[in-house]
Amino acid sequence: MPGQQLKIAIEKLKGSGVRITPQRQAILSFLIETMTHPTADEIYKMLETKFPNMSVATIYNNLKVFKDLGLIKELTYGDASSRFDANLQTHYHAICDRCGKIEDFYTENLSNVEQVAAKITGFKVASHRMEVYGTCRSCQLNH
Amino acid sequence: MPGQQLKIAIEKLKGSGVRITPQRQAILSFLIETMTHPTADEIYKMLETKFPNMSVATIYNNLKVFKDLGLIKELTYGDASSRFDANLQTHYHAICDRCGKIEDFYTENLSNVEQVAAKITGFKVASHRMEVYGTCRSCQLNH
DNA sequence: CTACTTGCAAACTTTTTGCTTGCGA
DNA sequence: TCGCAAGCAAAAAGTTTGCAAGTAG
Repeated sequence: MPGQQLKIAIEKLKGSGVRITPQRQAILSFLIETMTHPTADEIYKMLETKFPNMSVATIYNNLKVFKDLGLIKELTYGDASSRFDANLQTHYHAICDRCGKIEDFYTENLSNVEQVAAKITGFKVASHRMEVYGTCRSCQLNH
Repeated sequence: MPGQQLKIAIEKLKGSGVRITPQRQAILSFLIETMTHPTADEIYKMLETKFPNMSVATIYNNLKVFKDLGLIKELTYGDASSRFDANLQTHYHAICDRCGKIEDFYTENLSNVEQVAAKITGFKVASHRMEVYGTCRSCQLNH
């Protein structure tokens, strides 16, 4: 229930003394509703009809605020720009070499690798990230 | 034995019709010898005493060549620039939130997650990547 | 009211590109 | 010699910054 998630996120924003501006809410709301891991520029383009005067800097400002509060995660791949993900459930990504699509998938939580890594490296481990790379189904079909 | 790895890599370059220039060899050799996952700029700085006239474009050109031949891997994290890793053994990274250090670690190969991901997503999976994030030992000690 | 945000433009950083000259095989 | 590679500089792309004006609480 994304509506619920938005509500909780907004409470969290308020709780940390951050103002709820229309732009801020729209960016957050868009991130929570979309499944597409958009770039900053994609967010900008999606919202420019609603906020014709909004600047990219506002997008970046807000992404930083959300990230610092743990409301979103930043994903960086080989390509130029970062992508942002408001799905906070533990999940993993499959990335297509061919078309660049990022598909979420859920499997058993690999948090045991955190413990293994901690034991080996001496790190105090807080989180992990895992991705697989390959060719997505539709790119396989299109030869 | 890094000398061996370099030799093999150079054979691979020759085999694909790529020339072995001094700059190319120096960049590759540096990547294989270092443990530090350097950025393009760091490579540039390390080699500028040896090649005062070398341009950054040469670094990028060669990194692209190496990557296309599978001799190195590109790592992208939240920070600005890509890092490059010539360690081709299956291994994982622990990244310190505090100081940014990247520590390699080896554990059981997680390639079974590739199969799981393939089954769930329909991807033809070729590789995977896993990282843990946290605080490294020395940052823990330095409070 | 006032501190936080926005909008804007310029600056900055990283990476890419086009083109000429140079050099490895 | 031939064609790939290096050097150079300019451009592109993404992100950050400084500041004036606006507004949420």
